[in-house]
Amino acid sequence: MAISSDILRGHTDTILLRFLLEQDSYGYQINKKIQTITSNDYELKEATLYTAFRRLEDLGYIISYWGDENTGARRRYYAITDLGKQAYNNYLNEWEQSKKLIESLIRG
Amino acid sequence: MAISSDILRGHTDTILLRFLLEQDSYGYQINKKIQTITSNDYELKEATLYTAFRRLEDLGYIISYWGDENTGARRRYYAITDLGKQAYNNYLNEWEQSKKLIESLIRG
DNA sequence: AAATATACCTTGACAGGTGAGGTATATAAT
DNA sequence: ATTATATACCTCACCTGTCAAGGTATATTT
Repeated sequence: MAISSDILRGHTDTILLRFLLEQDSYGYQINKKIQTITSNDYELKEATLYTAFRRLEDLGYIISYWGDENTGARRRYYAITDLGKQAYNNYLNEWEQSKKLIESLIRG
Repeated sequence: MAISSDILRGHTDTILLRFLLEQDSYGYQINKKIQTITSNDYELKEATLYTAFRRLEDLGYIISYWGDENTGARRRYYAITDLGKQAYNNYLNEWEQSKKLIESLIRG
């Protein structure tokens, strides 16, 4: 079953930060990982992906730098900041809270 | 902690249908119930509430009728349809799916 | 030469949420 | 009497995240 983007909305930033917590990475790679993990059930649309990176950088949660590939397409790498790590933890807490809230509201 | 509306977005319709599944009701009452259940942690903004009712009615998930109060403010009551009941069950299934999906994506 | 994969980007439109404003009736407080 | 509060509904303009559609560029495979 396809899951509506309205339900996933609000988790994009958390998802991206989670991958950057493991290691610096770039858009295309993160999206591939998402597809692998979800058995191709889910992917971020490119426009969503790149606007999310901009947003996170504007918020100071990540920084970006160009990779030094000497072959193939250029890659813009992202790294999570300390502020980004704090934000990630806050997002996780918020998720735990909202799960309970939603559960309490959608069942009779 | 306040929960971002982006995380709750997508559950509004499910929440409203859940209350109408119990009994016919009207906007103000449902919102009061939400506040009670959540210990005033959460409420639907009026604009959100009433646009959601319109949407649900357009989708054929609910129907509306005016109450016959002979005192106090008028009330527009809503009743869930068979289609609405099906939609509610689909929303619940979708939620179960998306919970797993989100969990798998936000934790390393 | 054409197709595919990698890798990035921007623009315009859309949908749901919301602040701010409005209308109306009834009761409680000053 | 007047004001405040509670009940109960509604609409408009704006904001934000998503996304379809388009574009650019390099490298490999057919």
